[in-house]
Amino acid sequence: MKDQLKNLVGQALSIFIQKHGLEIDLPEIQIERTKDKTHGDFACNIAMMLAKPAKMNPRQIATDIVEALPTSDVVTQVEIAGPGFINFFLSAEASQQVVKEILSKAEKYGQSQIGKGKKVQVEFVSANPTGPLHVGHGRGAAYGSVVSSLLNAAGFNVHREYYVNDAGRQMDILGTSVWLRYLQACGETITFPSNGYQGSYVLDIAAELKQTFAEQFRHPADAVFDGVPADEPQGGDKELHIDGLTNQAKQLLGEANYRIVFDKGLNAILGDIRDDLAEFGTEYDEWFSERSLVESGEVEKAIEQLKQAGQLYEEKGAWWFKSTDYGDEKDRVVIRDNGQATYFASDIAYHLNKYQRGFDEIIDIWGADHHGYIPRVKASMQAMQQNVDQLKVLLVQFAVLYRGAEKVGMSTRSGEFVTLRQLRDEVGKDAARFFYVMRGADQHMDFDLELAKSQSNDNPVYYVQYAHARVCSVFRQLTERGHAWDKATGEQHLDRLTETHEDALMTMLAKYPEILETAALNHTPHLLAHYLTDLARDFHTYYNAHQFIVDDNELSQARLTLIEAVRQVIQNALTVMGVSAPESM
RNA sequence: GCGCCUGUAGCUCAGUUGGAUAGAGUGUUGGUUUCCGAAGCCAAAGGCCGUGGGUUCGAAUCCCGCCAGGCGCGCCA
Repeated sequence: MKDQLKNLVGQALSIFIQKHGLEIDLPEIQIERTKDKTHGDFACNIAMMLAKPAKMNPRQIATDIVEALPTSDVVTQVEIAGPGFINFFLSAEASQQVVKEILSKAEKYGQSQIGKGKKVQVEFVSANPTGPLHVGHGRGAAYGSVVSSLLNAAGFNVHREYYVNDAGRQMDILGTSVWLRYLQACGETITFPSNGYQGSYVLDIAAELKQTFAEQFRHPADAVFDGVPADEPQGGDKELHIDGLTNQAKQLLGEANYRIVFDKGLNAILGDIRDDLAEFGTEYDEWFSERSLVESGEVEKAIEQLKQAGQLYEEKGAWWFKSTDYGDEKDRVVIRDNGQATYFASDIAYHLNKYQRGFDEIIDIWGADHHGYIPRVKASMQAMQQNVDQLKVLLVQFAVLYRGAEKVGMSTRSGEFVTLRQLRDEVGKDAARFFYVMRGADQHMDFDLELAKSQSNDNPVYYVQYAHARVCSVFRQLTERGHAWDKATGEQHLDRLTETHEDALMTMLAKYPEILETAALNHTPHLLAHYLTDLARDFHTYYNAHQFIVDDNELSQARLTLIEAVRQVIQNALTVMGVSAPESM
């Protein structure tokens, strides 16, 4: 519809230009929906935009353009208003048309090909497999999966990916934590390191390890702590202490056995994360292993490539990347003085790998606390001669957790956190997803657990789902009364839908494709959530104002056809959000 | 100190990339059911869009300063 109007204005505009012999750059024609029904259905601001370059009064320009406007059967009236807006009033038939369109396109209504099949990779969550997902990850999971679905609906070819940090120091600390808990289970007296993973899930993994391997990995406590620097409570350094214990683990167990313990922890937790996300309605096309990058030599190769290009230098025994050359605040270490590659080194290799896989667009979704990391990653890709415009990093602000008025601690190490699983158990998948995505990602979010629980009846998701269930209920009622919906008759008499509520509803339905497209291109799923509550409200209002099952068969069928279209659109939008559309509740 | 995010109704948040009289939910107050589901509907009240400048036909939106809150600033990930 917008395109049709744009076309009309375009024709009028060229006549206008010719008439006045203007030689100016034509601004893009903007057609927008009006906020106020008295301003018609659509408005164009072209006259105001031309005022300056054409050196003419905007209202005069508008008058000229309106005169030059070709006639159209969708437009019944054109008005000039305010400072020079051109307002278009659509014919009733034009707005009724959308109902037929929805029913014929069904679940495809709203989808577009604006993405032209471009390959987009979306990486999200990618939490370290050192513990279960918590509610902070939940926001990233919901946001990432809905952004992916939106892009998919907009005609992009989406590849959803989870980067598994299965290498590196944090994982070593997890492996060591598992081993120490295992030793405790074997009866050794171990003072657990302050920097180890304290969560009870580590105890469970250790118990399983002992179940399978008995005392195969047991070593006396004295040997374990032999030569290890003191822990912090004893006046030492907790980092040196835990690294020392990791070294002991590797030495006492040997490479092969260490790997068994390490993998036991990794697989247990990663398996849990996979299940958790799947139950949350978040699916992936690929789980990409960091270790695979190390083992294939890609990390080393990437570093070597940077070195060859003169982007690295050695200082204090470490290798630094000159990220300041590309706008970063300071240079960054890629190889530590102990010879170990940093996390950043594998991330360079990982991003290079993304580029090499030929994605047109690469989207990283990170927690807002990682924002300082963006310049160095982009810098590294620039140094690798890659086009950084293809790389977009979307930040998701933290959800600050409250239990009532009390802030809840979020440290993974201390083991005190609310898991995503607990949240799902408490408020359910649908409410959790809707709640997370309702707010813009760059908005700080207060997530009060008490409120999420106690308010679950007031949650907008129920309001929307209820509208869907209500439509279904009407059709059930119809059957009970011995009638049936006759789509053909309904579509034939859409002109009977003349109530203002019906008009408002059809306008709302026609907006859906625009909302979906905007939400996809701007990565703003909250638009969809707001749209749904607006649509549901219009429906509930209509429901209360009019009967659908009435004696006048033509009118009745037309109304039933309209509410079926409403149901379809609610279902489509909820599906994109990964929220169910129940037929009754 | 520097960088990023945020500041809109009592509270939680929208605001279609600069458009017409700034909107929802929730809360408060009042109304609503012989009728397809009241998890609903209708109405009222509630605002210096943090603040001071600037840009122009036009600013909640863009630019600069200031104030307030969150986050980040490791040879951690």
